[in-house]
Amino acid sequence: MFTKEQQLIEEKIKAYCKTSDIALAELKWQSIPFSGEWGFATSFFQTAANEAKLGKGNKVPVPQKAQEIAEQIRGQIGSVEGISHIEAVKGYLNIYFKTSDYARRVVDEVLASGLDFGRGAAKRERVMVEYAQPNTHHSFHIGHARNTILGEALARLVEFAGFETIRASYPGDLGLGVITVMWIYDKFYKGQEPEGIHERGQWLAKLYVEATAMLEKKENETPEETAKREEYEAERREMYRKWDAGDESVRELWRVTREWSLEELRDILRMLDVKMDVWFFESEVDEPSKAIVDELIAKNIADDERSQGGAVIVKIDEKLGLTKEKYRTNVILRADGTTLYLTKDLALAKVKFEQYHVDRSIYVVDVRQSLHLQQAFAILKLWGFPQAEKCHHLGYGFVSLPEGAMSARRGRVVMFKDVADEAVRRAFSVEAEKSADVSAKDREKIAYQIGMGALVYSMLSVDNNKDIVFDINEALSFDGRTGPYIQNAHVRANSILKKAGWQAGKYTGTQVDKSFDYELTKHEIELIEEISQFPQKVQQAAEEYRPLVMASYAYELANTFHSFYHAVNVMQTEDENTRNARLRLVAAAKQTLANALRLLDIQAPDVM
RNA sequence: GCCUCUAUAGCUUAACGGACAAAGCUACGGUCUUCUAAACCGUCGAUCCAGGUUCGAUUCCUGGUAGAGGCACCA
Repeated sequence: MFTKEQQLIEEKIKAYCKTSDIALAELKWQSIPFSGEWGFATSFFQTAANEAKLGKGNKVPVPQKAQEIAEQIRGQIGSVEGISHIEAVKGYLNIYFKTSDYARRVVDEVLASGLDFGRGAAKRERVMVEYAQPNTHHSFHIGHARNTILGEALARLVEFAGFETIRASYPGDLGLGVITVMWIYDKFYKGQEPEGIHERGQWLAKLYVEATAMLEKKENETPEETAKREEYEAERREMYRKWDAGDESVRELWRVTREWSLEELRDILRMLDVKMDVWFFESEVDEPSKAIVDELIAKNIADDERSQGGAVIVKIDEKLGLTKEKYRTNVILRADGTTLYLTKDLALAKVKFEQYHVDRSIYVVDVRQSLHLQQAFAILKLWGFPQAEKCHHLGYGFVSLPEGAMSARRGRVVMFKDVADEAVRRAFSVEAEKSADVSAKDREKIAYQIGMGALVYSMLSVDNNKDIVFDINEALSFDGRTGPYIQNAHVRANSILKKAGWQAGKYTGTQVDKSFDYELTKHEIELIEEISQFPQKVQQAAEEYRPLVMASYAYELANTFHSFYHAVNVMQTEDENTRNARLRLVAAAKQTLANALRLLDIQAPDVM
């Protein structure tokens, strides 16, 4: 937000260095890192090093030389509008704002932009974020939640940063796992499904566990057991065959049970406030994907080894002309003519590029599939899609439990719905002791917002490439660096404004003196500084595809606000102009907190 | 065997190659007749090891150690 002054000063520095023959390095600006100080800064270490390399400077050590240059430049800049003073310290040039001007500018912009404060300029690029790809006929566990939350936060970030954004879900609704559940249901549990959406979804996951156990070869099987197991196995195979052949009764069974899972998924997305734009189903991509195999053979990208009883493969490294092993070789069509995951991903990418005109394609997928996706991107490049360069795998470490890895097969999973319910229960009980002024009718809604806020933030506050050991007590903590902490800052800002009878029109219109012509405290300066950084944090998070950047920022902002709240009593400020200025600052902080929380897929309650 | 990721305080995590490595939890000590203490203030405490590049390395490179994951007809 300080580009105007920054540009002016940068030009002055460049002009001076040119006339004085100083080998100026590229200037990198940062905000002054000391708390309670205010402005922007750059260093001259690189410039000093350049000078030293040119043999100038008579072997003066670099830090000392940098300081000399900084002092020299400081003497040359003169006065600049909006800048109070400039100092040269330890090789840095620190440029301080006139507090009143800068404070007013930041607060004015936030209040004028409102919900749009921080929104980036339109980028003329369309981005598709693919996330929430659970398999049907299973339930939605906490690992799926990490995927979905990460994907949604990312989608919100790139959208707000200025990209046209499409949200896509790609559920896996076919394969042996699906058939296994259908088989056991059909054989032993037909008509016994429970009532509720989530109960039924989770019940399917239980059936899967049971079926897997039945079909698994055991150590000391009796001959009868072996025969039984083989019989079951044959039934399952037969069902798979029928499904593949399009047998109407098996297809109907599939449609019905699949819908149970999708109902659950849709409800979970609703709980997380996720609105998908596009649904791709694996079953719908399966058949068309066979067509691309021929195309890739015709283009000499794939090698058809079927005549020798082999598969259709792509020797990726060879085709790319790589001498070192990197992408290796992968199969795109089995010897029996059926497709694989890779085949479908390639076909889906083609649809994304050609039908949805996607410029950038982001895949939020478990880090274990990294090689697979790199292979897919490499094949897309060979295929001639320029968008292949802008395909990005946002991998994330998996979520395990204190007792070890989650395993759907063994039934050792933590269901998202159970955790979410527990989160709401806990928030509700804390509310009972702390939220005297929340009306009874709002209690439930707010407990929901708080509980989910805690859960969502716990998933976003760890960098995506790190594994998470899921501890429910940590994930649902409401104290310290958590979602509710940030929400509480928003609530406190709101409660000040409420008490003041804040109305946007009154304080943003012409009736109120908007200047900050008083001595700002350290806490106010820090708060304004923090608010002013929001737009660039949005851009950074979107460019790096890292929701963590926003999660960290939101915490810092809330932390700064809480400190301000304790140090400065807004409503007891005697001077009316000062009080109004502070109220406007509080409103700006509230708005920025709300915008940041929104990008994190966390609600911002007004009371809690 | 090859490849990828990770290693920061007792625990969980931050930190565009730059100024005193930042927080939360835990422990201990303070702060509610004042805009809600889901908060604030204070104390204790850390860059896996060895080299290298650089004026400067938690950050980049090489090699170790430890952990996790992946390597063609699973997804």
